[in-house]
Amino acid sequence: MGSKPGKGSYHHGELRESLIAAGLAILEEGGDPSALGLREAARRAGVSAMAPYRHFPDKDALLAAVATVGFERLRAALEAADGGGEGREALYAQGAAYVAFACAQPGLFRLMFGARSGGVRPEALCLASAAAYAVLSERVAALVPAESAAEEALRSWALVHGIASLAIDGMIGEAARTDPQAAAALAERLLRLETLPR
Amino acid sequence: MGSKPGKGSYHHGELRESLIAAGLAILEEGGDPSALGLREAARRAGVSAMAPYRHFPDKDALLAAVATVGFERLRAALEAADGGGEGREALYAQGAAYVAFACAQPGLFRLMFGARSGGVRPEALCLASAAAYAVLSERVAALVPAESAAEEALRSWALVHGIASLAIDGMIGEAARTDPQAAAALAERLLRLETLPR
DNA sequence: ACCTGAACACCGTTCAAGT
DNA sequence: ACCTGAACACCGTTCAAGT
Repeated sequence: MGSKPGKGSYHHGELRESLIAAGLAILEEGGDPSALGLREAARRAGVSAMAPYRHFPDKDALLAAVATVGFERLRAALEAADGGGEGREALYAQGAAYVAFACAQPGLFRLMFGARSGGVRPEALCLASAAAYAVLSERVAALVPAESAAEEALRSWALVHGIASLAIDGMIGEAARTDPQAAAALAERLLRLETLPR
Repeated sequence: MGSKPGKGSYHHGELRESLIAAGLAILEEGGDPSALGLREAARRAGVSAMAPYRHFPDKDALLAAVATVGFERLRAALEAADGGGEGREALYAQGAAYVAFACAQPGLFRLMFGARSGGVRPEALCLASAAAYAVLSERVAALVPAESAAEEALRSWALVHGIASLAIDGMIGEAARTDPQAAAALAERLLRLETLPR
């Protein structure tokens, strides 16, 4: 009711969303983004292997669409962690949430930063990643002098992104790789460290 | 002369090294580590598609062997950058070299941190990555109190790894992605930043 | 001991149809 | 407008041979 009745067997426009949802489900089952394939996504959506080509020009386009959802989720996680709190603690909470997100969804996280559709990142993907970064960079901007805000934000991003990457690749230890809470706690500890003494 | 003569058409033991060299060559042609396949490596080594299975149990094992060479090269690059110099400047030089390495060989860099052979990292790969990390962590240990050395080293590693990862994924800008010198300069700038003022 | 060739089950993609 | 089916060129891997 609401949409045209009498069809039934068609996906009546939902197939695109079904394929993205299937992609997210595939990525949740393991950390390997190469497990997400066009045919497997079509299989899970209950549709023929060629049907996805009616909604995505190629595999990279599906990957980019899934990655875009990933950045929207990351942005939501960062906003929730920030909590509108005040100052430095909000920044630390964002960093912990960033690392916990990667650790909880390593396949999605790897895809988000590896998905370049034919060498070029689609605009929707750029917008979604910029929106996620804005949550972090605005928090940093509220803490430091305006002239160094851009570089401080980039530095904070690089630090949490490095922790997240090393953690999910198992370079820091088994606990940091498999336990989002442990990884988040490590991130908070490293964020609180002072710079090397002069 | 030196090895048994009269063979000629055999690779007489060099095939393993030829395949690793072919793998490195493939990775140098583009940033995508999935371009490195067993059949393509065999093709470049001038050998049948099945020959690699005499030297590697599966594809992951070849990837791990190539990644191991990558970590040996990274260790050499860090040692050369450190230059036995003194103190903080040597650390900054290592960070810049780390990022320049990733930017110059993005395919190899991605493989190094993504290669888990059947879920488990081979021992040679672990040793090679630990040796590279030791160059950085020993430099940090010479700069900070012993009780915080481990965390300070991990923090420095995460920061340069994050810069490197974001740079090769094109998240920082085109210059940082394609120009190793520009990426290295950015890394040095971020390493010199003080922490946020209290 | 080391390599080859045919075969199998996948995959992304193109083309010609189906309703 | 949206989906299907057959076909093509790949890929990793297994098996049975070849020298």
